[in-house]
Amino acid sequence: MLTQSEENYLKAIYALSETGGEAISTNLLAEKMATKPSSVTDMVKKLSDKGFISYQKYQGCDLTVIGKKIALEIIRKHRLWEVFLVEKLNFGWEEVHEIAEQLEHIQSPKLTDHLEEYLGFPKVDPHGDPIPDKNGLFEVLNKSIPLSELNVAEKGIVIGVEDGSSDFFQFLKRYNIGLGTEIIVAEKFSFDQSVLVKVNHTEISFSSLVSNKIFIQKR
Amino acid sequence: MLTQSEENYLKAIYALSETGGEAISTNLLAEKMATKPSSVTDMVKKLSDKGFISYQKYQGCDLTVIGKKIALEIIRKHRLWEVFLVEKLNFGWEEVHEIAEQLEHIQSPKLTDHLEEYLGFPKVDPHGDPIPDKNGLFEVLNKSIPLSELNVAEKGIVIGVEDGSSDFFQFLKRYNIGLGTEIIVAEKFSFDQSVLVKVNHTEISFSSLVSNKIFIQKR
DNA sequence: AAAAATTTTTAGACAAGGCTAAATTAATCA
DNA sequence: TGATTAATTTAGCCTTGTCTAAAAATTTTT
Ligand SMILES: [Mn+2]
Ligand SMILES: [Mn+2]
Ligand SMILES: [Mn+2]
Ligand SMILES: [Mn+2]
Repeated sequence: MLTQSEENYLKAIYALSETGGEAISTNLLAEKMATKPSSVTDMVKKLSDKGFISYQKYQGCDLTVIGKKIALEIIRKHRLWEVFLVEKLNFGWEEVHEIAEQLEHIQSPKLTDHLEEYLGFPKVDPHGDPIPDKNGLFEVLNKSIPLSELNVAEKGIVIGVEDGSSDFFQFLKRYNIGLGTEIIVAEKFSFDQSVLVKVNHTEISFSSLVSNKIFIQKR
Repeated sequence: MLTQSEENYLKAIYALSETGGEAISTNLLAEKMATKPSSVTDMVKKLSDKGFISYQKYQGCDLTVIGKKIALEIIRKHRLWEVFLVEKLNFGWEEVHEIAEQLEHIQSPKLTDHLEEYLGFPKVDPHGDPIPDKNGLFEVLNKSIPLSELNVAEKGIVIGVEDGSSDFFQFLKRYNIGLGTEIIVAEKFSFDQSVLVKVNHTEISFSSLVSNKIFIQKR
C-alpha cells in the first residue's frame, strides 16, 4: 500500500517521462512536486528501494514496469472521477482537477471499475486526456498539436488543454474557449512567439505559454 | 483544515456521545479508535487546544458545538457516499462502509452538496442511518428498537443494522437478512440473552451481540 | 482511611515527510 | 586542464501521529 505522497511522486515521474524521454533529474522532479531537491532525494531512494523506480545517485530516476503500472492506475482514477464530476454532478471542467487530486487516492479497484462502467467506459476526460483502461492501455488519440504549431491562416478546433492550474481555466473561460471551440491563426510574432488568433469573432493575442497549453486538431 | 486522523477522532467521539451521554473517557475512546490510551491523550489535547472538544485531565472529553458540526459533516459525507455506491454503482450494502471511510475525508463542500442533489436528497443511508443535511440536521427516525427488545411472539421488520464490521454483514447475508426482512421472535433465553427467531421460514438463534445490532420496527 | 487496583498522563522513542545548511559530485568554461 | 558554477546528496532538525514503559492520579476494596 502506497502513501498519497508516494503515489503523487510516481504520477509526477510518469508525467515528466512522457515529455522528455530522458531519465528525470532531481531538480526537475523537485520543481514538478513543488518541493526541495533534498526531499526528492529522500523519496526517490525509498521508491527505488521498493522497486517502483530505477535510480542511481546523480543519474536521475525513471519508472520501472511496476511503477508505471501504478502511475497509470492513479491517472485512470483521476480522469474517471473528472468525468464523473462533469457528466454526473454538473461541475465545470475547470473545477474538477483539484477534487480529482483527492479522489485519485481512494483505494478500491472495484470502485474504479464500477465507476468506469457507470460512466459508459469513457475514452477521454473533460480536458481531452485519454483514460487508461483496467490494464493501463489507452488509445493514442487523434494526433493533437499545440496551437503554437499552427501556421498563419490555419484553422483548428480545441480538443484538449493542459490540465492543472486553475488560473489557466479562468483565462480560457474569460474568452469562452472550451473543447470544440474553433480557432484561426491570424498572425504569428517570432520575436516573442506570441500568436494573434480569432476565436468567437474576437481577436486575441496569446503568449507562447498559452499557445503551448491549448491542443488543436487541424481543420 | 483537519487531518484525517483528527476527523476520525471527532467522528468517534460523536458516536460515543450518542450512546452514553457522559463525558467520554480516554480508555473508551482508545478502544473505539483501536489505539493506545497514551495516543488518545495526545490527540485529545490537540483537539481541545483547537477548540473542537472540551477536555480536562482525568475528566474525559466531549464535543464542542463546532466539533459536533464537523463530526456531522463527516457523517453526512460518509452516508451520502454509501448511498451513491449502493444506488448508482450497484454495490451491496455490506461492501460500502470501508470505501466510505475513505471518501468521507474528501474536502469539497460543493462536491458534497452536488452529490446530495444528484442522489435526490436521501434521508437515510443503506443501513437505515439518517443523513444530516447541509446544516447538520436530520430527522429522528421512526423509533427503531433493537431486536433484543422484542418480546416473544412479537414481529417486526428490519429497518437498520449497526454499520461497521464486515464480518457482521457476512453473517446477515448468510441468513438472507436485509432492510425489510421480517423477523418473528419465537423464544427468549434469559440465561445468555440469546433469542430464537423465525426469518425467511428458518429458525435461527441469535446471540445477544447480534440481536442488539439489528434494528426493528414493530409490526 | 489506608491499601490495592485501575485509569490516565508523561517521558522518551520512532517512522514518514518535509526543510535548511553544508558537503560532495558533476558539468562547464577559461 | 584547472577553476568555477551548478546539481545533487548528506546531515541535522522539525512536526505529526503512533508506541512502550514509567509515573501520577483516581477509584475501589478492605
Ligand atoms: Mn486533472
Ligand atoms: Mn494526488
Ligand atoms: Mn458506514
Ligand atoms: Mn475515516
